[in-house]
Amino acid sequence: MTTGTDRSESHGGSPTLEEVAKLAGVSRATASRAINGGTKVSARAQQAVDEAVRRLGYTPNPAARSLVTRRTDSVALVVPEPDERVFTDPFFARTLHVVTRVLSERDLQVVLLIARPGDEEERMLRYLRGRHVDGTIVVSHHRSDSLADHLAALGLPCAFVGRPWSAVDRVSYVDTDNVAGGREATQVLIDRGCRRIGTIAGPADMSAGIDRLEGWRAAMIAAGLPTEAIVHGDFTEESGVAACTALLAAHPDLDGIAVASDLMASGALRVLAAHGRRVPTDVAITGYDDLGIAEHTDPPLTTMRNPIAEMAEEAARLLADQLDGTASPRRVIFAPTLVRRRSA
Amino acid sequence: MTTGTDRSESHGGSPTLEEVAKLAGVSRATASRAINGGTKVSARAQQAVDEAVRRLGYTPNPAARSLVTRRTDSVALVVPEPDERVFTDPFFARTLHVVTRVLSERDLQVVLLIARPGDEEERMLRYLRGRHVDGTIVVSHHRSDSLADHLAALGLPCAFVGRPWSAVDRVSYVDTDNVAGGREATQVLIDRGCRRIGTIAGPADMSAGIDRLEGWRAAMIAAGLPTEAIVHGDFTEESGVAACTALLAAHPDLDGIAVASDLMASGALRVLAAHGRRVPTDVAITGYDDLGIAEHTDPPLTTMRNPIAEMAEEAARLLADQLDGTASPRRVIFAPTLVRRRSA
DNA sequence: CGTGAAAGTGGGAGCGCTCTCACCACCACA
DNA sequence: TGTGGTGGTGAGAGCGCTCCCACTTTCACG
Repeated sequence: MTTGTDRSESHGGSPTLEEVAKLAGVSRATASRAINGGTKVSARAQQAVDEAVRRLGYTPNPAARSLVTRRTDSVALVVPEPDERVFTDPFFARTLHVVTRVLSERDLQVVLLIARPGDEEERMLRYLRGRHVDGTIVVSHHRSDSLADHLAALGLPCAFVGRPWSAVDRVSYVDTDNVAGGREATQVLIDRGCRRIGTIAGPADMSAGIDRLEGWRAAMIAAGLPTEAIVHGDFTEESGVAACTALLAAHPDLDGIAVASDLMASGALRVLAAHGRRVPTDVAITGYDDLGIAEHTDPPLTTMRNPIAEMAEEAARLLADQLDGTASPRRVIFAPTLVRRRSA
Repeated sequence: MTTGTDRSESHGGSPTLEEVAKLAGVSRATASRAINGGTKVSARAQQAVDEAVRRLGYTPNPAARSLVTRRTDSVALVVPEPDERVFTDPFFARTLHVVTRVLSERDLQVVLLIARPGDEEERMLRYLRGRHVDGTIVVSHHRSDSLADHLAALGLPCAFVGRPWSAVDRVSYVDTDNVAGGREATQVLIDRGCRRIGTIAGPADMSAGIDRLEGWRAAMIAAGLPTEAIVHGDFTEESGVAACTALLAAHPDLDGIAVASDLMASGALRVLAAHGRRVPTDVAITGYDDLGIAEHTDPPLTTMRNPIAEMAEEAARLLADQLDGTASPRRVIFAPTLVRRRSA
């Protein structure tokens, strides 16, 4: 059965605060204060408690603690995307990494919640509603999941990476100026002399997709160029292949394509190569994101860089600030920067 | 004190079981039974409780529940690897996907715990020690993290994917016969007439790495061939590039390489192409894993396929069985199968 | 010497839930 | 008529923790 260890196992489970207090010769309250780094604990008591904790190998029971504090000290990183995408797009890895780093400094545990839109959404909401976490960071939010509304209704603190679809004034978020970015990327193509410019846009149910397309359109209109050649993808490489194929079929005379993500641009490059179009001589290409792949495509992509790390960091901070104290929802907008390489 | 509001918000928080019970006109105990699908509840009581739950939007407080049940209904998927790797190697995505599916059928929440060996290990152990989860599945376990020992000491139910380094008889695990797989892959090279065969082995601190190397060695010795050309990688593509470069430098006359992972083999193929060696004519290559990349390399890889999904599923089941009931630690070994493509 | 504040402490009341146990009503069977 | 189930129920005792509050001691200051 339970092998009798030195002094801990009194009732089969792990040691309780009560036992620590007894061993340290103080009250439960004092032991609690000492353990939680509370003030008003004499050096002697502190030392006795520390020693008792060490001897017993005590770990506070998180359930008991959060029952009274009403905090769980953990937050969810919610990604309403199929796991294939999450594990493919480097954006998520970077974001998770940064968010975890920032939040663990505040002693918050990050729980990754990946929920394929549709079937797994309900389960995720149930989890959030169950108050398993103190707050959430939502990444890659789509129009269809009314996540922002749900979270706002729940009163669960949250921060979005990318402008939410609803409850815009009730939740915190970070975003980049995707309209400006889309415009700037397109302008690069215009400036180098392209005149028949298409775009492979992002999904029409994500703000980043819509905004970048809007930027493209603005630049095109300002230059007096036609804005017909539009195909939507879903930010994946495969969708870039499909979109580029469709684009070339419908508009064989294109001499430039503004693509809304590097991954899609990489797919587009493969299609162009297969069609024997030289990049950038025959067709110039711009990507978007600059997350690593952009340097390794052939040719390397001229692209817009988003300050992903800074954004994730800021989102984490926005959330953390809401958790301790009652900071009201805020928004922070970052600017993308142009990175010139060889594709345009 | 408690303001008698209409029916929901009585004290600012979410509704409690007490309130549900009152609204349903039953006792707290009956309400609890009804909610937890307990037996011995009359149809009338059940219906009244259901209705009250619906009206109040009641969700049980998980902290209160696990304080008494001593269960958290969640398990950790522990990956002692830097997040770069986790988000790069499709193996993890597949495993996470399957594990989540199987365990969510048993109403268990999966928490992904990625801990870079060394600096983040302690934090992870603290989490596990804190009994935040009922059990763990450990994937990609290295010799240095004495995870198996720690978990066994904690008495935390666990299942390893890949044979653990210690406590082999105290924890459940699934594994494949990597020795046989390594042997079979090497035999393919031998059978096609290769005589100067090297290997790019996996890390020497992972059982899969060691076992596959042992299989290679066994096949080579059985065929009376020399076993000098060995370089270790860490299963990543970059390490494959480095290893292959080193291998070619030391043994320029190689006509076959058994590589311990497809990702590394993909790197090796790039190096060979850069050196102008044709595959398989000049140098034949075998990979290992068959996780998707193998089909898309040039040429496609002849490789050993591990039944990843089945393994993950079995691991999840092994864990689940330990959680309910007291199934003792078991082990399940799967067999890899040869997949012939063009690289050998 | 009185007096107030500050520092340190312990008692005790919960947090919201589950689960044991005693109990009641009802029926079947002897 | 008793006697033993059996389905259904509620009172109440915690689970292990935090935190409020009342208390004691110490010490500086008038």
